[in-house]
Amino acid sequence: MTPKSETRERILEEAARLFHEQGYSATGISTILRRAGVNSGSLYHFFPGKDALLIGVLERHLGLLEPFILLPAEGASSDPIERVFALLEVYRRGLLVSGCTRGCPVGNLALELGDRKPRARALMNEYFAAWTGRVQTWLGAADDRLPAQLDRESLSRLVLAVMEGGVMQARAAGSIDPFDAAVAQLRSYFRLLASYSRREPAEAFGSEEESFLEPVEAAEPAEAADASGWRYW
Amino acid sequence: MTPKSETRERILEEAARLFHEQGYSATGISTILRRAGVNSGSLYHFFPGKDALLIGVLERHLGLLEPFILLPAEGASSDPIERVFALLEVYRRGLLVSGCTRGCPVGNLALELGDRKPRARALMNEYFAAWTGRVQTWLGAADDRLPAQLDRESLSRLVLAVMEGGVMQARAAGSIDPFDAAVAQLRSYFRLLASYSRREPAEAFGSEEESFLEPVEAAEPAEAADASGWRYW
DNA sequence: ATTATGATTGATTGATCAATCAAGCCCCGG
DNA sequence: CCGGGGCTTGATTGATCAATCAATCATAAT
Repeated sequence: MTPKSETRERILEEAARLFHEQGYSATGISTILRRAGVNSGSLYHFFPGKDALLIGVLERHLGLLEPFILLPAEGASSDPIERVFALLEVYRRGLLVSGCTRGCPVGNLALELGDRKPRARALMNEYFAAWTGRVQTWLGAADDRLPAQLDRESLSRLVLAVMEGGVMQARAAGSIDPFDAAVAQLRSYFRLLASYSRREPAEAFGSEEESFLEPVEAAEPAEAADASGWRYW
Repeated sequence: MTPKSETRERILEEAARLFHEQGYSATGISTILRRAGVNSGSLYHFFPGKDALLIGVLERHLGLLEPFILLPAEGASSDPIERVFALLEVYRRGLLVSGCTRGCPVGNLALELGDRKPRARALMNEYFAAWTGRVQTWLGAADDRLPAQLDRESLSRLVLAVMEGGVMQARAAGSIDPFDAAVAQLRSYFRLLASYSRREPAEAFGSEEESFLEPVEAAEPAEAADASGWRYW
């Protein structure tokens, strides 16, 4: 896992920082070159084009997920559920140190690029899968405090949604408060799950023991009042 | 609220669509002009520059929030909590009809632009505040099924986080599944809140009646193992 | 009919964009 | 000592970018 080239690493580092700060499209190659102290020929020696640079940046994020995100969260506590919240705390830190301007670097790119770069989307999906996969591992280690019939994968997706959605709101608000609010509600949910798992199923909710996590019939939303043929999506 | 100019409206509509599909930076003025069938002079007659166009698009989204998002959700059910999930269903629909490529148009811009356009950020914050504000209204109308001490604003922030975070994951995965998973967990949370509110506080959780929504001491995440001076954020 | 105002036309500007490439440099093997 | 491949240099390309503006058109008020 030794770095392939010092120059290559510096390019990736600066590109990652700029993509994170300004987005992919808004970042010019020339800016990356200036900040990295490199000439254009060197960059194109390592990366055939801007797309390939994006792929490299995403691969770097994937490689840094473990040492910079997951391991710190794991080191913060031996309690598996506290690790989930320590993970959220990592992103909270990132928001605070940047004055609520920088959130999850992969999340930014995910929304900006959509499916216009298939290879990039696959990597971002891989990143999220690794993220939620680890959360699932932790949830599995907290068996005693979670209902047996709870779907861990779904819950891990909720945790990630809370993180990404909380980061987005904090950035829009210029305040950490919406992030904290969402996390506090997630904490409340975990508490309720724990107290539910502690009860005897038979006495907990009468005849609806399992119903609390069954999917619900999707309600059909009414059409927009304006019928002039507008499509919003 | 009559449209100021037909040309202006067409520009805004196409700009909104393109910003949604490709993002702000990746969308060129010339593309907007071509798609709207308008010459550059006309665009610059109504909007001093691309920034002003962005503001116009965001104001348009703010104006469409009520008729195209909130009212349909309200029309789907008279039950206030079902309205919350009908609201999420609106975005689910948007994901499905676009093949999981298009989510919340404001959310996209929020992460792409960050705080580099203060006026735009203020509008996006206003949009989110209107969105969560309406959810709070619904939650207030469901008093009987929610614990009295529950913070409605926090819960509304969670609902928005689930939507935005679910949309992001669905787009990255190219599948609706992560969105549905996060929403299913939110449903489970609401069910647990309802059953909690039905119990006598004294017998519900022993001596920790209110503790389930108190904020928790933030855990200190361990520093990254690599001590070579790297800053991830 | 005259004038004023708002809206539209579309060629054009200079700046910036991603990307190219011939030339040279450095270091190591032979 | 030579040769060659990995890496760097940096001027340069054509394309595209946001933005400009003098001229023209449409409409309505006077």
